Amino acid sequence: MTGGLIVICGPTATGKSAVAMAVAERLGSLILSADSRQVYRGFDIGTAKPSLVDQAQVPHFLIDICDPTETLTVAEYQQQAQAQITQAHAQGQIPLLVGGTGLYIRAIVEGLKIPQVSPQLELRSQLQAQGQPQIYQWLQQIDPPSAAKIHAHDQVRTLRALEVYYTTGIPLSSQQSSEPPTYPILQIGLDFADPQEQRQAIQQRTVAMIEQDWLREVQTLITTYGADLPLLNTLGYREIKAYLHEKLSLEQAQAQTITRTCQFAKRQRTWFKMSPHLRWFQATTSHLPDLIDQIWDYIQTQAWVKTDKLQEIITKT
RNA sequence: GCCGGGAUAGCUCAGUCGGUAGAGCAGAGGACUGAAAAUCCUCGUGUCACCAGUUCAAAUCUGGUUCCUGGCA
Repeated sequence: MTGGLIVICGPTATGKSAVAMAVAERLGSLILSADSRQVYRGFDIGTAKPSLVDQAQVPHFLIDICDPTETLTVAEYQQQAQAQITQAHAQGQIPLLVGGTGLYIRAIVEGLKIPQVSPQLELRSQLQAQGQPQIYQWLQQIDPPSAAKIHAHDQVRTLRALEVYYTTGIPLSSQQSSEPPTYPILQIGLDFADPQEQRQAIQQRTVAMIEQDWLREVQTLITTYGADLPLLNTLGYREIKAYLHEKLSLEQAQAQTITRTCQFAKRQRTWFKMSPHLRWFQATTSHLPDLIDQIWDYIQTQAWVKTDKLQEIITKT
C-alpha cells in the first residue's frame, strides 16, 4: 500500500498543531500546513506559526513559502501541496495536512480541478470600475449557472467567473470539477463542545500573542512593506495596525481581535461541518495527552496506517 | 443648590405632524473551486426609566419621581 494522508482540521485555537506534532512524532512523519497566512514570511506570532523548535523537531512544509508582497492562490497552494504529498509517499511516509483553511484542505482532499486561469488584476479592476450591478448582469448573460450560485453582491466571485470566461471563452461553471486522489485519507476534526470554551481559548491566545511581542512584529511589517500592504488586513494584524496608528486603544484592538477571531472560528466551523468524511474530536485545553491518545487510537484503526517506521517502533518495543 | 441635555434591542443611538418602534455594532445560522484570517447572504417584541394626567389613541404632549450627564455656583 502506498501513500495515504491524515488531515487534522477545525476552527482556530483548538490545538490542531499540538496534536499534529504528537502524531507526526509517533508516526515519524511530517506536517504540511494548510493555512493561508502561515505561508507568508514575517507573519509569525499573529498566525500562531509553529516555532523554530517545533519545526526542528518535526519537518514542516508549506510555511514561509512566499513573500508578503506576493499573493499565494489556492491553485498554487494545491500544486505545492500535491508535490509535497507525492514526495512524502515516495519516501514511504504518511504526511499530515494540518490547518484551518477549509478551501485549501478541500482542494487537496477532493482534488478540486481549478480552472487554469491566473488572476488578472488589470481585467479585474476594469470590470470593477463598471460597478457590481453591471458586471453581475453580464455574468447572468454569459454564465447563468454561475450567476445562480453567486450572490448578486458577491463581487469577488463575480469577478472571478467573468475573468475565467473572458480569458478562456468557456463559462466557469462548465470548467469546475474535482478528482479526488486515489490514496486513502483520514480526516480528523477538532472542535470545542462549548462555544464559551472556544472563546476563552481565543482570548487566552490573543493575550499570549501580544505578550510575545506581536506589536513589534506588526510594526516591523509596516516599516518593511508599508502600511498599505494588503496582507495587513489579516485578522488581528488590522487591529494591531490601527492601534499603532493610534486609531484604537490597545484594549480596543485586543477586544476587536478576539471578536473577529471568534467570528472567523464560526465561519471555519460552518465550512468543516459540511465535510462528509470527518471524524470529530472534542478539543481540550487541559487534557491534551488524553486527546492525543484518543486520536492516536483512532488513527491506528486504519489498516493502511502501517508505515515501515511505525513497524520498526512496534517491533522494537 | 441653580440652569440645561438625556433615559428606546446585549451596546451606540434614530424615531419627522400624537396612530403601540428601527439602524449600525454585537449575537445566531448559512454560502464558498487561482483574493478564503478574504468575500458574501439571511435573521430585530423591546415593561420605549417609573407614576399620574390630557386624548378615541402617548416613545411622542403636560405634571411629578428616580437615575445619568454638561455648565454655573
